[in-house]
Amino acid sequence: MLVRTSDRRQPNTIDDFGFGSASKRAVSLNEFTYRKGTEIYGEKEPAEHVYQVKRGAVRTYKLLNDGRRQIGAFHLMDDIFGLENGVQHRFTAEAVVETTVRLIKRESLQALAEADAVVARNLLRMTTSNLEHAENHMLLLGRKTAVERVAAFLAEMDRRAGANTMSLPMSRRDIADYLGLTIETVSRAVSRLHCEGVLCFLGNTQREIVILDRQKLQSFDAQN
Amino acid sequence: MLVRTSDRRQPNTIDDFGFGSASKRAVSLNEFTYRKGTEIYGEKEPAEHVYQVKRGAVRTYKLLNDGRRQIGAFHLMDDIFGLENGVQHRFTAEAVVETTVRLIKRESLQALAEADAVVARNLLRMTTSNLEHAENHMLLLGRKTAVERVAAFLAEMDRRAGANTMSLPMSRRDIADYLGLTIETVSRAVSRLHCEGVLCFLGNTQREIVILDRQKLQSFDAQN
DNA sequence: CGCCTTGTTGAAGGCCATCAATATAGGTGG
DNA sequence: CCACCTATATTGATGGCCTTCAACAAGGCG
Repeated sequence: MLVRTSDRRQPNTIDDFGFGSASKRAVSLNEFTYRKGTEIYGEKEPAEHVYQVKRGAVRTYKLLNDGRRQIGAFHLMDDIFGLENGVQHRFTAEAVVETTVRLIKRESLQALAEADAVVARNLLRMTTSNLEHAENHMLLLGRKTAVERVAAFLAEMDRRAGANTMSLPMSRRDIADYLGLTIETVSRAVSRLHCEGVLCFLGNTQREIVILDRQKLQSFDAQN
Repeated sequence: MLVRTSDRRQPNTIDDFGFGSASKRAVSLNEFTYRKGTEIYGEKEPAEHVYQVKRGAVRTYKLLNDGRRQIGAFHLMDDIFGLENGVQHRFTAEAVVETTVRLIKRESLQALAEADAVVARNLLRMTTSNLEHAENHMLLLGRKTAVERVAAFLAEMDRRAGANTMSLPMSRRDIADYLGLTIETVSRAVSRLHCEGVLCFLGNTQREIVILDRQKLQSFDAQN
């Protein structure tokens, strides 16, 4: 219930990137690169674009008036985010690490969907996919214990990593705010899973993780 | 963390309604009435219909293997639920009280959306509306205190009731499972709001509630 | 009226948050 | 490349909010 002031909602706009306006476009015309921790768009801002992660990771979150934060989702490579139907964003989006995104104008997408039923169906499918994730996350936040949440999180990341080892781009604070916990509780849960032989770390890092026993990891979650 | 066995997932099918097959249809051909506590559809069941509440109230929820329940939403009059994009339901739906619903065949709706862009857009709008609710609920479940949750719940119900008094169709257990709390904590929070002069009860009932001070109620929540 | 379900209130306990100290990692400049 | 510094992560001690357990009260329905 702590009020966090610094490092929250830093007013980074396009002008804060540190290089000139002309050099802001990366490879392609509709691509853009955000530095670590910078805001991509803010809650309640007009939703002019839809985004796809080309490289890096994005967190989308809501804040309470006293600074409590709930991260709704992490968006990794190829994920689409900022897909609002209304005119304004319902989350704030920030780059977790240096992140390159592809941009699509919302209204052009909407026009395309109006004309093409396939596009419309894909739009609906993506929205439904977001909904499904939110529904599962409600169950996690409302009814799961700390270890279950962390196990579910690691399983989710492991699934999306594909490879045998995963490199988490987000900090413990991000994980905590995603799981509705504190950083200490997350740390303890990870340590517990480490002791139980579920996972180990690569080298001296805490973000490079290898899942040693996926079945055991799953047993720490309480899936239906 | 209690395992609830009875009154959960009771195997009520169409045949358990207590009256004959011929009398099951109510007013119209595509309407159906469910008695209090009966299942409308189960999680993982094929999604053959979309539903609209004509009268009554519906809860949609997920269960963990040990019986912990998370209600994702309550559906009141005119609300549409069971709107899945995939082939199977992601929640179980039950009638909170005696409830009449209108039925629409999913595939016919899908065909309609394929042909008519307006229908497609409405489908997307409704799905987005569900998503928005889920997103707000994640913030509640992840970061709000007990009193804040109950205040937010009462505000939500008050908003949808329209009238000055509201009659909650759901039990304290339902409310608790919606808010990620226990019935005792819900009861205490309501009592607290009662003592603080935010609300009062009508007659000797606990479900007929009058909000006396909406501004004060809002101050107990911690909205952005 | 009596039974059973639902809701309230109190007491005690547990899980997670908070506070605090230390350790480790990552970045910067010498 | 190492020393230094800061941000991040781990671990321990303590506390508080909510849960659990328990008893009682109230309401609903036969």
